[in-house]
Amino acid sequence: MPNKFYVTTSIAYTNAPPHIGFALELCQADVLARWHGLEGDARFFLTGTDEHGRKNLEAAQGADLEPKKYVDAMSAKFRELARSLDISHDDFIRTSDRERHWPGVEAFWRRLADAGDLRKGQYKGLYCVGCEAFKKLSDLKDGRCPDHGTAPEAIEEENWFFHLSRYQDELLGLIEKDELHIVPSERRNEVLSFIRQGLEDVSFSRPRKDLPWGIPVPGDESQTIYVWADALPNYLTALGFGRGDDERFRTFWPADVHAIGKDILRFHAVIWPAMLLSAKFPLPKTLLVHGHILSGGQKMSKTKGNVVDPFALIERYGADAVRWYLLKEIPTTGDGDFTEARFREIYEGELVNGLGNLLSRVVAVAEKAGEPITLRGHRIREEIASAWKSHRAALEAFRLDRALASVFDLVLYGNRLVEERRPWEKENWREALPDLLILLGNAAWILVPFLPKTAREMFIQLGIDPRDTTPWEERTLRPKKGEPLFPRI
RNA sequence: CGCGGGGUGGAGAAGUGGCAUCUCGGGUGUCUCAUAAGCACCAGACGCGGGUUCGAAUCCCGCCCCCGCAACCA
Repeated sequence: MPNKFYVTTSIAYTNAPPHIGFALELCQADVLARWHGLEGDARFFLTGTDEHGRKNLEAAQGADLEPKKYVDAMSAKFRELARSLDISHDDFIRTSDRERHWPGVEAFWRRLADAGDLRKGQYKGLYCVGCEAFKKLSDLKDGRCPDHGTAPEAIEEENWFFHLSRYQDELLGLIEKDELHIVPSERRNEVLSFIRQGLEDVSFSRPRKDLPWGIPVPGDESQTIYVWADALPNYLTALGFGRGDDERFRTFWPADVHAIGKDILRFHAVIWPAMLLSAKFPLPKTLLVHGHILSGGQKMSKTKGNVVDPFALIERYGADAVRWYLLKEIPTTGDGDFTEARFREIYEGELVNGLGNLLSRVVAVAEKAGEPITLRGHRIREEIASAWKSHRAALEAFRLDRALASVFDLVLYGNRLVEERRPWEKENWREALPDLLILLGNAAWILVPFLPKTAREMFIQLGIDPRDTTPWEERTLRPKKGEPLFPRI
C-alpha cells in the first residue's frame, strides 16, 4: 500500500496577470509532488484560480468584459504559466466552476451551519463612499481615504459570521503540538502569538447587492459567500467533495502540504483549520510558507516598473533555468530578491559554466574514448553518499534551496576531479571516466524533481536508461554528445 | 514597551560557545578535455556599546537601522 501525498498551491487571484511569486509557489509544490511521485507515493497536486470577489469584478469592468469572460481569459494565463514552467499538477480548480467548485462550497457551508457555527451578526466597518468599499485602518492615511481624502464613515451591515473564537484553544493546542505543522518556525511563532491575542468571529458573507460576483449563501440569496468560505474549500472541492463522487476525497484528504505565501498565512493557519474543525474534517499536516520576491530589494509594483514577467523570462532562458533560480537562489521560506542581472549571473555561472560545461567536457572525453565505458567506480562513493544524505535531509526539512545546492556541490567536486584525474590523457580515461559518469548520473537523479527536462537530457547524453535499476558498477555506458544543456545567451 | 523576523567581506548566503564557510564579482597564476569554460592561490566581513565565559558571529542587557504583520485585501 503506497503512501498518499496531497500537495496544493494557493489558488491565484485573477485580477492581475501571473506574477513571479506565484511561479515560485508552483515550482516549490511541483518539486514536492515530483519527489513523492519518484518515491512511489500516490500523489495528487492541485493548483487553480480564485475568481470571485470585488476586485475581479472591477478588473472585468475595467477591461469592459463580462466577469465570466474576463476570468476565463485570466485563468487561462495561469494555466499557461504552469504549462510553460513544466509544472506537473494533476488538477486545476476554478472557483467560478459551477459544476466542480460550487456544490462543495455549499455543502461545506451547510456543515458549518449544522455545527452551529454560522450566525447572523452586524459587521462594523469604516466605509468610504467614494470607493464604495470598506477600508482597513492600515489603508487610511491620517484617518482619511488616500484616494478620496475623506474620512470614512462607521457603518454596520448584516452578515453571516463564523464562530472562529470557539476554536481558539483547540487550534492553539494543535499548532503547539505540530499536528498542524507550520514551516518555518518563525511563521509558527507568529501564528501562535496571534492566536494568543484572542480570536474574534469573522464575517463570512457580504450583501449580494455589494458583492454580486460570487456564490450565494445557501438558503439566503440576499448574501454572497465571502472569500474565506469560497476560496479555501477549493482544496476539498477539487477532490470531489460535495459532488457525490468523493473517492479522491477519501483517498487524499487531508492535504499533506499547502504551499502558501506569508501574506495569506493567517487564513491558512487560523481560519481554514477552524473551518475544518467545525466541519469535522482532519486538518492539513503542513503549511509550507514562502516569502516574497523583491525586485532589486523593493516590493514589485507597477508604478515602480520593476514587476518581473515570468513568461518573458521562461521564453528567453527556458523553464529549467527559471526553476533553478526560484528554487535555489530564493531561500525556500524566506524573502528573496530578483533582478535580471542577478539571474544572468546565476545562469552563466552555475548552469552554463557549471553544470552544463561539466557534462559537456565529461561526455566529450567519454565519446572520444571510442568504446563503451564499463563503470567500475568506487573511489567517490563517499562523496556521492554524502551528497544524497544532505540532499534528502534538506528535502525532508522543506529546504529546497539547500537540497539543490547539493547538486552544485557535486558539480564543483566533479570539476576538481576532472583536473585531478586528467581523463583526456590516454592512459587516464579508463580510470577516471567511470567515477565522473557515476557522479553526473547521480546529479541527474537528484535533479529529476527540480529540473525535469535537464535531468532527462543528461540521461540521454550520458547514455543512462532511467528505468535501468542495475547497480552503477554493473553497467556499461555509451555517452553521446548533444546540444549544450544551457546555451550561452 | 503591540506581534514576529533580520543586520556576516563589493553582491547573495551558511554558520546557536572553540582557528569565520560557500557561490558570484576583483586580482595573480595555471591546465587545454569542455559552452572563451575549468583548476589553484591572494585581497576583503560578523550594525554599535556593555556583560557572562578560558573562549562569543553564536548566550545576556542596552542602543541604532531594516522588513513583515497589526484580521476581514489572495
